[in-house]
Formats: sequence, C-alpha cells, structure tokens
Amino acid sequence: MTKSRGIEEGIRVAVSTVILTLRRETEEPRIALPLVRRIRDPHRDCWALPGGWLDPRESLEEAAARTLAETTGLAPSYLEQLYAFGAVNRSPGRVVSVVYWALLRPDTVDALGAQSTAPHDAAGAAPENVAWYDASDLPPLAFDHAQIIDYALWRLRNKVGYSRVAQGFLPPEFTLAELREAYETILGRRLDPANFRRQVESAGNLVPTDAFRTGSHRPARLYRNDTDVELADRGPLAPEETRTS
Amino acid sequence: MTKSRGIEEGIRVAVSTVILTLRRETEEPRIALPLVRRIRDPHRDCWALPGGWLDPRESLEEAAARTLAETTGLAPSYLEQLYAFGAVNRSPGRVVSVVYWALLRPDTVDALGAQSTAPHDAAGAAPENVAWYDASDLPPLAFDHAQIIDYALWRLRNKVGYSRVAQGFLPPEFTLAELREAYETILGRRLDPANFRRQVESAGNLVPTDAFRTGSHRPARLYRNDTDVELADRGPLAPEETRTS
DNA sequence: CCAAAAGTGTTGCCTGTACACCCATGT
DNA sequence: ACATGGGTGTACAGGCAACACTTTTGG
Repeated sequence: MTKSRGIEEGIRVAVSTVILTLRRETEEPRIALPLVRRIRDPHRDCWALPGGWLDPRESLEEAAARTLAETTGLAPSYLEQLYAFGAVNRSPGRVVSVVYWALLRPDTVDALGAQSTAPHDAAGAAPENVAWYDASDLPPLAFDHAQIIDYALWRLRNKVGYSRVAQGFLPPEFTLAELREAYETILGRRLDPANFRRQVESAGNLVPTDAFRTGSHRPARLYRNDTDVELADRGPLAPEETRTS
Repeated sequence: MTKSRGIEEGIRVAVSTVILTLRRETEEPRIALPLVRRIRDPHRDCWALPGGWLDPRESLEEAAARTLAETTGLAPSYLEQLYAFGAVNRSPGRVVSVVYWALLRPDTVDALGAQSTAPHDAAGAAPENVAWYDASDLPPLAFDHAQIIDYALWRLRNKVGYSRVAQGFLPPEFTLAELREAYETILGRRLDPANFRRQVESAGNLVPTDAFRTGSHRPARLYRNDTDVELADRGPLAPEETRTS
C-alpha cells in the first residue's frame, strides 16, 4: 500500500476483446472471430485481438465496447470480462491487458458484408487489416493471444451449460433447431432434438410466438428471448454500473 | 489501437486480495477476513482490502501474494484472480484494481496469534492497522470493496460445488467431519454426513490415511489431499506461468 | 406417397436426498 | 450403560439420455 509509488509509471492498461460469432456459410456452422494484423513491431505481421489502450475517461467495459465497434462497426449481443493478463514478459514495456469476450449475431455481421476471410469494408470506421478467422483454424497470433482465445472458447462452452448465452448468436426470433445448432457448434457435439426441446422449454427462458419458419419441411415455431433480462451473469457489477458510471 | 496514446498516463494499477479463512473460535465456524484501516484521505478511517500498487517487475499474481504476505505474514493455500474493477469513479485519479481472492488455513493463522478483532503482531512485517472481521459483520468499507467481498464470497460458494477449494481451509490431514464443516460454513446450510461422505469419496479426491483423530467419541479417519494437484481451476494460465514468468 | 424435420411419449439409468440403522469410543 | 459422532444400507424422487413414435410440410 505504501510501497513503490512512483515506480508504477510505465505500466499501461490495454483492453482487448475476443469477439465471437457464428459462421453459417459452410455446411456445418463454425465459430469465427475478427483479428487485426499488427503493423508495429512487437509481433509485426502477426494477428492480434482487437483492442487498444484504456482511455482514462472510460470504464473497462466501455473501452471493450468502443474497440469492438471500431473493429466491427457493431454492438455486441453479449459482453463479459474474461480475465486480466499481467505477466511481466508478455509484452515489452509493462502492459496489463484486461480482456473481454463478446458475442455477435451473425445476421448483423452479414449485414455489414463481412464474408470469407477478407477484411470487411462496410459503413463506419471499419479499419483495414481486419479479417475473420475460423476459431479452429487460426493464423500465427501475437503475444499470448492464442491462449486467451482458447480460454474464451472454454468459457463459452462452459457458460452455455448453465445460462442462455448461446442466444447471443441468434436474431431476436429463432427456431429451436437454430438454437440447438448454436449449442451444437459451441459444444462440438450433436444434441438430441427431443431432449433439447424439453430442457430449453422447461427452463422457461423462451417465449413462443405465433409465427412459424416455413421452408423445407414441417414449419417450425419461432421463439424469442424471455424479456430483456441478461443472457447470463456477467460479473460482480450491478447492472447500472455496467452502463453508466 | 492507435488511439489516445499519451493520454493513458495517470492510470494506475492496484492489486488487492480478498483473504478468507475459517474462524473456529465461536460455536459455529465463520468466514473471516483481514482488512486494513486506511490512513490516507480517500475514505480515510474506513477499512479496505489488503493490497497495493503493482510493481512493474512482478506479475499480477505475485503482487497479490506479496501484499497478502505483507498483511498476514502467510502464504495462501489457494489464490485465484477474481475480477478487474475499472469504473471511472471508483477512486479519485484513475485506478484499475485487479482483485484476487485467497484462502488461508486457520491453523497457520492461529499460529501467528491472530485472535478476535485485534490487529495481530506476529513475526515478520505484519503491519499495524490490520484487523480480522467476520464476513457477515463487516465495518464501513472504502471504495467498492463491500461489493468486491460479496462477489468473492459468491465465487467461493459457487466454486465449492464443483471443485475442492474448501480443502484450502484445512490442514494437510483432516477428518471428513472437518471437511464437511468447512462446506457447511461456506454454503450456510447443513449437509447430511452420510451423503457427504459418499459424494466426496466417490469424487476420488481424498486419500485415506492410516491415522485417526481420537478425542471425543469414535475415532475418525484422517484423509489428505489427493496429491499436489490444484484444488481448482485457477484461470487460463499454464501452471508454469503462474509461478515464474 | 415419400423424405425429412417438427414435435410427443416412454423407458431406464444415474445421482442426489432423506433417513433408518449399526459401530466404536469416552465418560 | 449410554450418549455421541463415525460410518453403512436402502429406498424414493427428479433429471437426463436414448429412442420409438406421431405430425406436418415440400416435392
């Protein structure tokens, strides 16, 4: 408490975000995330998580939301703090990185025209040097970012078991098959449609609508999120404090 | 990424720790934690979590262990990152606090002579102005530390359900009744001794010894931790990285 | 009519819980 | 002997996984 004031100059605080979405272009959906190509020297030309320095006037979560918007032009459907990384050697010049993870709805991503692995160039300040990669097929990553992405995916798999974060991957209205597909992609295994239906229905988190998704075979009922309650516990902060402050 | 370099001066990084132990002086055990009385002005005379500024030469976890040792003279039996708090208004002059939570074995605490709510004065550099409080009966706390303690206790209650962190409250050898008592104190409810035995035995985390705790009635077998494996997942970092770096 | 997905029913296992009961020791 | 906690047996209930089965559409 009373020790080493004055030495702490030189510690910088960065905020990065693991931004996850679902790609449905291939036969099986895949988890994809945007990465930024580094143009400066520590790990130049490697790919890194979107992020930036913490501005003294914004909270950690605001910084995460800001850099996320700068990278993708979007607002996340879910945002939660992941971990604070502060090993001495993780970067030249002491950096503490507070990392968040976020979910994006694929429909909003598609609307911006982010296809394949090419940098997108939609409305807004979408920067160059951004590309979307499959989570299972990542390029060389800067710093400890590969570890961080692994941990974010572990947290997602974990949290999908006791919350409804998976709905962060879906538009406001969706069928149970689409929800199940999201679960299956996250967990990496097939789920029994019958049991899945019962579990998710008995959880009481879904509201059936009167609409049906027609198309290939028997129409499937559309559901929507219960209300505007959180998809999951996002941490220790009261809801007010995460918004304002 | 490229924004606002140079502005980030003025952000300081602090590391604090919620240090939990079990008090068995009363009839029912209670969770207790050490607090530090503030002598400087933001929240002067309030009580605060032990902590201090991050030294550029130490990792976050090392800083937590160091301030923990400075406060209690002890090494923790468990140490895990809790959350990074970075609201703009939580302290004058922008401070990001990376908070850890730790468990101490009561026997090591007792050996230092920490009794009741008086500051302890044992060997080492145990500072003045430290007092131990019941977690259920806290004094006025500085900053957002009351929230933080609540969150640490929530995390402990949660984690006790799917790991063996509770053993962080026990000496190397203990009876099942002692382990159950730790669980009961953490969870705040009674557990069935018979079922508790079976659950913890079938989990395979305990090794029975040939020793028995004699005393009041029928001797109880002593158990010890499986091996030196971790009590629980402590985060995304590989074990090596948490020790050295 | 057929394929295929939507949706329902049924069964069996496995786990947690409640609680009856025996065992071993100090007093 | 008896009170008390250590330790075992058992039976019931709820949840989940497996899978048979019916319903409803497009071709």
